Amino acid sequence: MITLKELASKCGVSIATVSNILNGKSNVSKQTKERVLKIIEETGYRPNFMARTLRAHKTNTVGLIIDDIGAFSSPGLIEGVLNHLEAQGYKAIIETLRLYSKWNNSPDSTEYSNAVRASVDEMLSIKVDGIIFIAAHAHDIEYFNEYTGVPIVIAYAYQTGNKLPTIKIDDFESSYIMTKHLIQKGHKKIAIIGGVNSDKDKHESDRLEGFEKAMKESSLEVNKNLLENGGWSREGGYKACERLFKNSTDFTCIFCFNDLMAAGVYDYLYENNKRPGKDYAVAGFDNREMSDFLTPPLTTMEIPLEEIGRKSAEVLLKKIDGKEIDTNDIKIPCRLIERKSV
Amino acid sequence: MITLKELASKCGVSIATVSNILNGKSNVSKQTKERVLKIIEETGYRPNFMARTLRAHKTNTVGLIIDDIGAFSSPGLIEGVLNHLEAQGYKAIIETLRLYSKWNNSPDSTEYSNAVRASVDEMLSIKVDGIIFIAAHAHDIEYFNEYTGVPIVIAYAYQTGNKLPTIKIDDFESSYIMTKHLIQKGHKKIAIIGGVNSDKDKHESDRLEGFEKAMKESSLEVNKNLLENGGWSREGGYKACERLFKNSTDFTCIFCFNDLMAAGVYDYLYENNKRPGKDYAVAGFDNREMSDFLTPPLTTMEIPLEEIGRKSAEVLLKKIDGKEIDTNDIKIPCRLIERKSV
DNA sequence: CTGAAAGCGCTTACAG
DNA sequence: CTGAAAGCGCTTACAG
Repeated sequence: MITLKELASKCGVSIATVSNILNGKSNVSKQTKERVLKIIEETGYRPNFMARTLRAHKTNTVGLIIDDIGAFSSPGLIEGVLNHLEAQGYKAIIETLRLYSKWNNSPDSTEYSNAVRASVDEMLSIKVDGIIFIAAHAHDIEYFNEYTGVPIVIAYAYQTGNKLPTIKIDDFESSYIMTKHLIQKGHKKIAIIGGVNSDKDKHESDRLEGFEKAMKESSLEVNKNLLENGGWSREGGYKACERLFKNSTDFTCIFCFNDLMAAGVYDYLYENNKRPGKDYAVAGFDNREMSDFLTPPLTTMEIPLEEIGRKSAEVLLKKIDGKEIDTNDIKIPCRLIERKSV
Repeated sequence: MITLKELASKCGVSIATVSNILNGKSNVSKQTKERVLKIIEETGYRPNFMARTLRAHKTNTVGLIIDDIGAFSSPGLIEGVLNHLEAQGYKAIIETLRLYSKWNNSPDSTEYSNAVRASVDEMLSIKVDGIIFIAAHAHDIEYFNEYTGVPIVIAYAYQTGNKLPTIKIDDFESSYIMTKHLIQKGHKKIAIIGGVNSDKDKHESDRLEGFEKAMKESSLEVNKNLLENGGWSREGGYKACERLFKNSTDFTCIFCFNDLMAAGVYDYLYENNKRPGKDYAVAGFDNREMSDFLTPPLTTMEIPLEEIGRKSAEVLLKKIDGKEIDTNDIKIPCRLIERKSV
């Protein structure tokens, strides 16, 4: 491809002049500007990105480090990020860590931290202006030391200490909203199938708190026997449901902390000649595609992935521009999707 | 971050020597090599990617242009590409075109071609070593003129004339396999719900041919009354099914060209008190996540997305290295997933 | 308004 | 085995 130097000689001006035109400087006569612009058009000249940024110290590129692109949440988040980035004239360079497919979902392992660190190093060597970390679920991000030198924001996860901006869903509020809805539909005895019983999992603990708040507000009892964990999988949901029925049958509604486990509950119910949505109300969380294909379609909470992604990019660009942001702890509410299962 | 020059002076050698060490040249004494390596370790020095590639004319970066990251197929394809790229020491820079969300799925429009071209230009300005185009479905890619100068491969779509390598599923063979399976299960009168009746859509025409071949091989009649199109959507599948029943009831099985339309068929069947999988066999195509959550779970064809992605990257790197490839027309077979709907 | 020159951080012959 | 120097393709003061 043609180079600045060649272009300049073709135009009969210096490279400095062409460069000034390219960069919209106002110190060029209209006449030469037009001539040069026309020749640029004709030749299809495009400035060499590497050379330009080597000199200008600004790449207009942000690094996207992704836990796992196979996570159901990743495409929506990425789309949101990319949308905003593109609108602002930024590019994205992407790296995927394969948390699930390679590291068996152990974000706290040393191997994984090393992978993240290697990825960050790579991004820094590319001189990205900032980094967005796109998590597969709300785990605690502990990898980033302060020394990186470029702004980092975390999408869809959190960080103890809130040193970095994190943009995530409001698990507490969302669970509260769902529980209110369940109660309003007449359910007083609500069983819960959570994911993993762990303080490290914010999805879990926050949703539990939101649930309890709603129950208490309606003076309803939170029965610890009605709480099982299904490990976030369909299979796990099935087994948790089985355990639930062994402990008690004194409930009318099962609130699952994700849609996959709700599907497992459907499986169990059908297998035992109970009808989800009729004999037992079932609610999910995530609004995955499959939730609308269950029979009956599942009432669930929609996660605003695109919005979280967009917001993350927004915050990052603000930081890159040296602007202040209000808080590092940004939460976006989910939306209740009413279908036929409650 | 520390620079080569600083590093060299810290080590008391010239920058050329450090550079040689960095690039694994053998013309450095073991002694100084070790000393320098240690200091590199200590300082955490990383070469500036821009400077390096500006000089070396090789970026080890490939551009990924994506029709729409929201397409169900995109994450799998991207994952496959990234896997192979990473293993070979390549990076990916990504750009998404939003065929669905912005351009309303009109890949043949001028606006869309322009967007693609702008994207390619951008990639060229970044000096990527090659480009992979990741399509959302098998449309005809006509955008790329020969002049780009870097190798391009197309994943999940085709190109009339086969000037560029395309890696896609074998629609003909896959449809043939499914039809054989249906026949083997005892079905002689099979209805088809296709997507869009268009020669431009290879998925459609190839699958139809595969179907017909299998039918003919078993001396079964292909009844044109038993063919409807559902526009690839759930809603469309529902309506196509409705039309089907208006025309005839003389069939025992409905083969839908994607899972979404099969779900629409389920909807119609349930609404009319017929049981999918019992009264009528239903088969899908894609093996989307939701297909396993239908009641009963759907028999379908699994698309080897990861493999298509990997193969695309493989072919691209071969081209980048100037190696020959056997053919530009690469097809990967799908796998039959037997569930309960047939 | 225009251009000569320095320099961004590297790699690569080449000389010693 | 080691280093001085040219140059990749740009931008940015600065002089005129």
